[in-house]
Amino acid sequence: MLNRSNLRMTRQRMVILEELRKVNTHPSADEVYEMVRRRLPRISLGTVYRNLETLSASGDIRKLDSSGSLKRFDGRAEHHYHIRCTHCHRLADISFDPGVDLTSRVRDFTDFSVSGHNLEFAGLCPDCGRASENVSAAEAYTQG
Amino acid sequence: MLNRSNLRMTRQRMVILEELRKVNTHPSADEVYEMVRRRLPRISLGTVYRNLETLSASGDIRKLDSSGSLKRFDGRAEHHYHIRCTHCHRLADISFDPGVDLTSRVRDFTDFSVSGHNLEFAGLCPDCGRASENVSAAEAYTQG
DNA sequence: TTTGCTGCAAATCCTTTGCAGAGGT
DNA sequence: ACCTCTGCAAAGGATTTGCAGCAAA
Repeated sequence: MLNRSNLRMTRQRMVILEELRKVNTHPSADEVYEMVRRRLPRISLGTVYRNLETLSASGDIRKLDSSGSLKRFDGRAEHHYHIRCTHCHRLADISFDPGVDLTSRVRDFTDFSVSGHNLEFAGLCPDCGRASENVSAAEAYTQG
Repeated sequence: MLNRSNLRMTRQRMVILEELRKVNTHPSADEVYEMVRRRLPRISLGTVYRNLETLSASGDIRKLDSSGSLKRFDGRAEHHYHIRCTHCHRLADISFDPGVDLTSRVRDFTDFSVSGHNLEFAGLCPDCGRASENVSAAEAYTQG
């Protein structure tokens, strides 16, 4: 970790990394701030933003390119897919094997020099699905 | 079009729709504003935002859930995939057939009730690829 | 005539940045 | 000691919203 040699392992940076690795909830910068604040009450939001940037640049965490306006962060650095609840907007990990190599398959369809892809699924999470059994289906799919 | 019955087809709304359908460049709200302003110089940016929202809610256009901080809009309402240039950030249409039904395949891997997916490719566009032949490969991949 | 829509401007939300001092190495 | 990092606060960019008048239907 921290493969850029001029990086320092400060207390703030370490706590951010530890907290992010404790959860699988893909928190936003503000949510990371709240988590970290319980251990470092004087940390600033700016520091959280700067470290999330630094840590994703060094490959220790992932900044998720997912739908929605907030950027979310993932303590797992390895590539994996996500699914977002259309109702509560929660983002969950999913170990999905598409069965085909999408990146190499797409090369026949474009004149771009393709380097990767980003695939995110959408659906109702179990909790929201259960809740919606009591209301009409149309209502259940309304974005909150 | 305009299937919500209480919607009015105002001059502003019509011009926004027409301009968006003329291009395949997936403009941001601000870019739509510039395009529309040539025909309606007194239109406001707020009106553009409101109408882009309205038109995507009614299904006439698409609000793209793509990577990057700006929301982009597509005059084609039918589903299709996109590829983004990692250098100039241009978003291009791509008619890609994954060969498998990703949405139904993923159902074996999750307890969500899956309704759809969003797949975006990344790579160097032909223009940026040509330009990068003159510089080092590392430099070419640097995000601008 | 009704009421959804507009232009304007201010507000909001998320994120980035300048600065002077603190703290890793 | 050096120089990156920090907290603070202000700035920034994108988007949303309140309001009073305008204009589709």
